[in-house]
Amino acid sequence: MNVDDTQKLADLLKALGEFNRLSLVYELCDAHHPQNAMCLCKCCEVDSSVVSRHLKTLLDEGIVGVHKNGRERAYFLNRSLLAETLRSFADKIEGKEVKTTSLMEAENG
Amino acid sequence: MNVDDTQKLADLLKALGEFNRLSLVYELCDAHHPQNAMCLCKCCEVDSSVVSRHLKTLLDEGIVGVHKNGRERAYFLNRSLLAETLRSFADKIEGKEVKTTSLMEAENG
DNA sequence: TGCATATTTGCATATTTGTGCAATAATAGA
DNA sequence: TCTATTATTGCACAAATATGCAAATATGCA
Repeated sequence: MNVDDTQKLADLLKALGEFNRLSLVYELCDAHHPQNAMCLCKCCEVDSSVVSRHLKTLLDEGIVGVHKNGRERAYFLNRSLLAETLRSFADKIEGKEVKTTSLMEAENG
Repeated sequence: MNVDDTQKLADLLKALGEFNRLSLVYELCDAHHPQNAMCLCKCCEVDSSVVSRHLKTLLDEGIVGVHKNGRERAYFLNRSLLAETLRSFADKIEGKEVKTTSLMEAENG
């Protein structure tokens, strides 16, 4: 595994590996619509500024996306990206070859 | 999601979310046999004491297991446990019901 | 314009974390 | 027993991180 890819995955897992951030992810996971930060504050017993910072961390990692709507910002989970990343990792762990780009598909027959 | 389960998953992801530890996991992933700590040192540019501590972190989270053999300790990856945990998380993210115990299987039909 | 709401940012701080070095422990082999 | 090898632990330290409060910013609404 490439050093850059390892660092990138480590950063993603680190972003997920904190209780309040993971709680936010679960909250967005159960939500059927994008949620604003005030709403998301309810699932964490921390200051709204802390939630804001955690959401920024998740945003920087591409774990969540955001729709700006007036003074509110509605966050949503990047479900497929996150799920695919985790499954690729799981596949690698179990020794299955992981394709990282469509160009590599030919190599795996 | 239960608070304890959230904390537990967060701890696991945090353990994986550090560059050198993830490098160790990849090293064990590619290995076909358990590896001792000295051998694993080669994939990280840090002191062997640091590798020892990282391996302990991975051990505490159940990510790796160890066979004690004389003065050596051979570490191996708990592939199925890790892969299943990641896939369950991926399933939850994509809205698929996750079974956490075999007793719950009946509920999902 | 003035006020309320939503969110972010600056600052301070306590805690956690990753790290290296040296010492220690455990064990194999001469 | 003595020595070499493998691994862990104690200690110190710098850097990163999570947090709360207060201030600032952005926007909607009267």
